[in-house]
Amino acid sequence: MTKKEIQKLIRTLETYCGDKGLRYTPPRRITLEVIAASKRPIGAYDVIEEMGKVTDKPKPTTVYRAIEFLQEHGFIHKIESLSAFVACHAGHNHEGSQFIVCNDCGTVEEVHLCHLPKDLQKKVDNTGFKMAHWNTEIHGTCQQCQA
Amino acid sequence: MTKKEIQKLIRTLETYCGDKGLRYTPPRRITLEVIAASKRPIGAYDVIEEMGKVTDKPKPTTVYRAIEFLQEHGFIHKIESLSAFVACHAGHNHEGSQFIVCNDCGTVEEVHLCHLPKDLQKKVDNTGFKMAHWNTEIHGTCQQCQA
DNA sequence: AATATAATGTTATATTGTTACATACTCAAG
DNA sequence: CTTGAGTATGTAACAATATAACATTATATT
Repeated sequence: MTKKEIQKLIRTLETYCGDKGLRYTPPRRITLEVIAASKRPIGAYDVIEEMGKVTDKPKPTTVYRAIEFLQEHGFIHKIESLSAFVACHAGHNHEGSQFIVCNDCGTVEEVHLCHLPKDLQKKVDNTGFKMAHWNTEIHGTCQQCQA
Repeated sequence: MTKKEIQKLIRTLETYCGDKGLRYTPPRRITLEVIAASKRPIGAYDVIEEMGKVTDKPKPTTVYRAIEFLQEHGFIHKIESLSAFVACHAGHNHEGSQFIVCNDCGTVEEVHLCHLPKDLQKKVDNTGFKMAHWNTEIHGTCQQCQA
């Protein structure tokens, strides 16, 4: 994300917290800034390192709590297969996430379909399952890395 | 899986290794047995514990190597969001996996679509991405646990 | 037997994530 | 203005997951 986009995202967080009666605090703000500024998915301990450059180096707990908060409220997503985090690019809360991950360079593209593909939806419906959220991660080699 | 199904799966592994010039070894066999026998996804360290009941308790490396082998050859899958493993239920190698995971009881159902849903396929094609594999994990509450 | 390859054994360590309990901040009711 | 409830952070210890590095053993082929 560009610096401008990050600033906008941070303002969105501030507004969101105000509206919901949640607190807009330094750990939450800085964690989001760091994740949004990263070109690739960033691990929690790398967030700690980055945060250490602008404040006292935080304890894991601090960052994990901020991450949990930001995830719950849709500002970031976890790429499970990498144990790493990216800023949400969709601009609104959604129950499904989809990522295309290059195994070579590690870059990730968020796809963002609004609905679970219907073959899967059918299966979910048939079994009486009540879906909370879903995630798809597609691995392979991006165009650049094939050259 | 039932004991019979496990036995059959183990024979499949043995045959597969024979055909491919790979080795059918105790760590590989026992790791697959343990994972297949588990009602739910089982973590690597629980595999170590279980394996310890039938042989000398193995080191993590031993089990992680067996897991890697079994994954590469399609006998097991990792549920990334749980850091845990399940036996493949599809009976053949496939590039995509889909799981429906109950957040309450932890049971997992493997869906097994043969193809990436077309909205995603389209996106992949458009970006010139060369897909290696893909994985979908659907979380929520199963019918039983809703009662 | 000599060699190459595949696989395991062993030790140590790196990485990721959580628990438990104390302290501080914010807001609203008395 | 203060007390109480709820929200959030600070701190220390630790648990869970995963990998690296190097030695040894097994298997098949020549």
